[in-house]
Amino acid sequence: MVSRVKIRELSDVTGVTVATLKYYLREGLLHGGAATAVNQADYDESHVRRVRLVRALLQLGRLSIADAQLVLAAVDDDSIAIHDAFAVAQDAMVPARDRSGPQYAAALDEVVAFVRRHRLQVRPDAHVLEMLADAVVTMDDLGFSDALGTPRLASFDGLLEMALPIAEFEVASTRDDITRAEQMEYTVIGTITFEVAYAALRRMALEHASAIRFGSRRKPRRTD
Amino acid sequence: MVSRVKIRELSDVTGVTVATLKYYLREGLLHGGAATAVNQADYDESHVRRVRLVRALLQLGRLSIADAQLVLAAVDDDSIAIHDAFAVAQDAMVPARDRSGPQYAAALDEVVAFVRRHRLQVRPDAHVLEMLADAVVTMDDLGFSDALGTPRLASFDGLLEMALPIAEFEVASTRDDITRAEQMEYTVIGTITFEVAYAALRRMALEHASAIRFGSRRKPRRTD
DNA sequence: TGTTGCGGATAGTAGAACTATCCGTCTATG
DNA sequence: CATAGACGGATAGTTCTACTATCCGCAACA
Repeated sequence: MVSRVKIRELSDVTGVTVATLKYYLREGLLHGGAATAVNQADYDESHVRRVRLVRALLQLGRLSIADAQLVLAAVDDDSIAIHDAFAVAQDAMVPARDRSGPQYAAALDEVVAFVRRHRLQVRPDAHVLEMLADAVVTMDDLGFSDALGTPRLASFDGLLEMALPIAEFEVASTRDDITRAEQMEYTVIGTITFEVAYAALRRMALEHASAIRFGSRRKPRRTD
Repeated sequence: MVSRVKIRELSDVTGVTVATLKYYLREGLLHGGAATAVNQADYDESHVRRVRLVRALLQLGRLSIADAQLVLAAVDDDSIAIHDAFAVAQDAMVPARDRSGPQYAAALDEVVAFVRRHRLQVRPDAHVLEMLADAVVTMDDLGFSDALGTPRLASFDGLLEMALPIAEFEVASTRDDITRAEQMEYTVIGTITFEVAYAALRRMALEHASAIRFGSRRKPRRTD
């Protein structure tokens, strides 16, 4: 059953104002409805789903409109092989910033060496390399360099070893009874939501460890 | 040797424009220099370090100026115990967003149950709970709910078990031969930089797994 | 002694993400 | 079949954030 609704109801269902939906339409983040007259169009579940995806990209993933456009273009373009579309989406999810300076170049070299050492199949121009280099530069700047281990970035060896089987499982669980676009959508959603979830788990673990290490005097038992 | 420099040199060293440094001074993100006359002041390494910390919060951590103020206030306020300051900083690092709606409340309940199940010492009002709930809501919205396991969020059990010893190690490696402010600084930097680094490692692992699963036709061997 | 830079205050700007208004059309209700 | 209210599309305006520029009186240095 295809729900043929007007923009107002799309707004009600998704919780996004009509004005904003129109804005998304203008920006090409959302495909138009099926026109029934010169100024009438019907929206269906595909629109509801897309609006939710857009919101996930913008709010949870904290992407800019421009980057969301890139991701969605890759999702939608059937002429792009799924692995390449995945790459485009991944790249768009790394925020741009100034990366000039020799310090940054050195960090990037270390990251590339790390990737080579682990024989990872990561594109040499993947933005994720810059992302890791950003973190390394900041650690260096602020005196965390010894936390990186010897050789440099060795501290990440174990974490990568943990991440690999999880990633393999995640990728392997990609269903192949769904369309390419759906696969892409799942991949994008998975990347974003799990990233946030993992970061949250890590922070919870940190707070827990901090509570134990530094003692929590919260909720002191009543002396009665 | 204390380097007594004017704002221009602070700008040169940090790569942040004078105008922006003045802005940070106004906003209280950066403490003023030692006044030597009515319109003269000297800056030292403490300023260099603070500027780098601010930039790390804003660019790598993607905090707003307002949230950076909260974090830095917690770092600077010696009257706050280190564990409580850590909590403030952690909370400020979760971006604000609209979290009304029953769907969100349900997700939050599940997160709280998860925390209780694992007997985590996490404040009941910690923002990180909302962060995880955000991810859960988005997963539900977009059909990832079965990826959460049974009981709900069970898929995260293993990850949390991995994260706990790492967090314990990280917290345990806090040096106690440095000042409280320095400890706080390290904690904040560590939270941000490692979070970015872990996310990057995860994405690399994903790209690697994707390359293997979906085959990479990049750089096809020459037939010669 | 004058040019250059400084600190502090105030005002202005660019970009991002919406938000509001208008207008001609359609359509549901009575 | 008249008409009030949505609708789609276009355009202009708003809000917020993170800067950026200008001005001013004073200090330092040549």
